[in-house]
Amino acid sequence: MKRRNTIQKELILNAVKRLHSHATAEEVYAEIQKEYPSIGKATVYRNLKLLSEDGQIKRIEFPCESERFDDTCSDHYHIKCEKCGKIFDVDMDLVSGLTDKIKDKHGFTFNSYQIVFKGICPNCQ
Amino acid sequence: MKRRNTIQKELILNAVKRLHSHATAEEVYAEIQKEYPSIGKATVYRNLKLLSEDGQIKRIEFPCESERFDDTCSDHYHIKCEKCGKIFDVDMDLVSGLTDKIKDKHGFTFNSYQIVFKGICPNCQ
DNA sequence: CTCTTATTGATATAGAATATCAATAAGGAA
DNA sequence: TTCCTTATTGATATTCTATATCAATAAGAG
Repeated sequence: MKRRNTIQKELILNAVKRLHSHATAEEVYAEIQKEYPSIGKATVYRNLKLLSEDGQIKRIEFPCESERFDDTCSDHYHIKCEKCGKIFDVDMDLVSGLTDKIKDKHGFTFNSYQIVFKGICPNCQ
Repeated sequence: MKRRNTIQKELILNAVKRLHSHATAEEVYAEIQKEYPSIGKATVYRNLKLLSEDGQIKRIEFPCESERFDDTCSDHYHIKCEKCGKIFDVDMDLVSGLTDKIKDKHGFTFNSYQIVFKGICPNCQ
């Protein structure tokens, strides 16, 4: 199944970049509707999935949250403000060696891990 | 709003303990229906929430997953098998000092963090 | 330009969790 | 024990996110 370039895919990628960070599918949909009202919601969901599979955007899965999509594809942590609900990037080195620590103790093959921080952001304090 | 003890709440707490770990609300509901078929789904969801608020069980939030409820209330990490989807406890010391590391760099007040590991469990390899 | 088929978009569907609300029952007071 | 207030229950409806369906459209290779 060869990928095809479409106007819709282009618009969606641009919208994720323009919204810059952590946009939900619904937010991306609303953003695109301004300039291209005929776009379908399913198309947005579909392409966000495809784009993240192709590594053009990063899918961020938060517990008890809608999926979010980030134009920054490099690994970094996130923190969620428990008051306003917004997601922020965390400026911090990645914790290394975490998976090594537990590799031996279990028969598991470790692939990845994710850290989610919670707190109160400056604006909400 | 004073809490009342009900048969349903008792059954739900017992079911979480019997299922031992990481049961979803639907699983708890199915389990209780065996002995108490008249219980309502909303009652299960409601009480799982109440019980976790009261600290009698622990609510585990996984990305892109239903909520799960654990009878082990102490802090520990979890790993999800990407093949069978099951959740396992991780036998590993808690990572300390994580929030301290980033406290200074941001105006944030850090409250908590959660680490979710992903891998392939022994059975699925 | 033609043809194959990936993609679109309207709609339906699935699934988790909460909201609504009359009926029930817990448990404090008499 | 009995009465009364009101928290709780359970059936149902609703919300919300995300995916599935499918005829119509359009990308892009030949």
